[in-house]
Amino acid sequence: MVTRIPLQLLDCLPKAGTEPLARTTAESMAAALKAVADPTRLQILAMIAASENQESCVCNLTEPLDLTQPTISHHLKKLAEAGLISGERRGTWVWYSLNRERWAQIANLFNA
Amino acid sequence: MVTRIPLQLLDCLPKAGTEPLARTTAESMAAALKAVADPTRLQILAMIAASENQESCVCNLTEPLDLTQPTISHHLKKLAEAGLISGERRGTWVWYSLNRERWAQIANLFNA
DNA sequence: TGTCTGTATAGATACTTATCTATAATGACA
DNA sequence: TGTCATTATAGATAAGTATCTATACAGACA
Repeated sequence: MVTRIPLQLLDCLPKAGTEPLARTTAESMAAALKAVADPTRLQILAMIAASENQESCVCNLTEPLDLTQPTISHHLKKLAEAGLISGERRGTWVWYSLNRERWAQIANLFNA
Repeated sequence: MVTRIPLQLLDCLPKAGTEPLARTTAESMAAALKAVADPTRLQILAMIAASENQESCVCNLTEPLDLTQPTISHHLKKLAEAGLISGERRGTWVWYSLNRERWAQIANLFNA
């Protein structure tokens, strides 16, 4: 039975014989997951989460990840567009922090 | 690199970066997430989960998703490679079902 | 055996994207 | 103002992939 499925992602699905998961819904969910489904972005998220105040500027990410600054900015933009992080300018630096509400939404796709 | 430090901004100085998430680990996690981060594969997973015995053959997926049979097989292969589903041949048909243990592993990526 | 059905694979193409270099924009400060 | 440091954007390129058509493989059955 569907109730055996411990995943909200699967629980919100149509029953057999009905319309498949709406394409627009599937595309929206896939877009959010795509932002996380990249090794570099996972590393970025991990570093932000592990940072002192759970925030990081671009300059703290480039060297450990061995990537150029524009590449890091590119990934940060992708994560921001997915709503997973937010950037705040303080002086010269831009500090990025996790958007925990959005993170919880994605986690809930998998959790019961 | 910060070679000149404005005194007023000392308290805003970026802290040294933490150790990044191991690249191999990040790539493994990203590979699993990539399999899910596709609208068509989300629809396939949805249809399998909503099917009678939570299993489906290829022929049951092509028409509702409006894709050719090789395309469906391609996506099923991707999902199987990620360990998310398993296929079992019974006579002419191949029945695909969800791998719940693998689902739990991916869910734990977000609960950590 | 041969034929039919269901599935997998091969090859081609169009689209996406991760990365780079070069450059622009923004802010601090002398 | 002008200069330096940090971040964002533009453009190019290479790698990946979703999809198709064509074809091969596998099982059922007469």
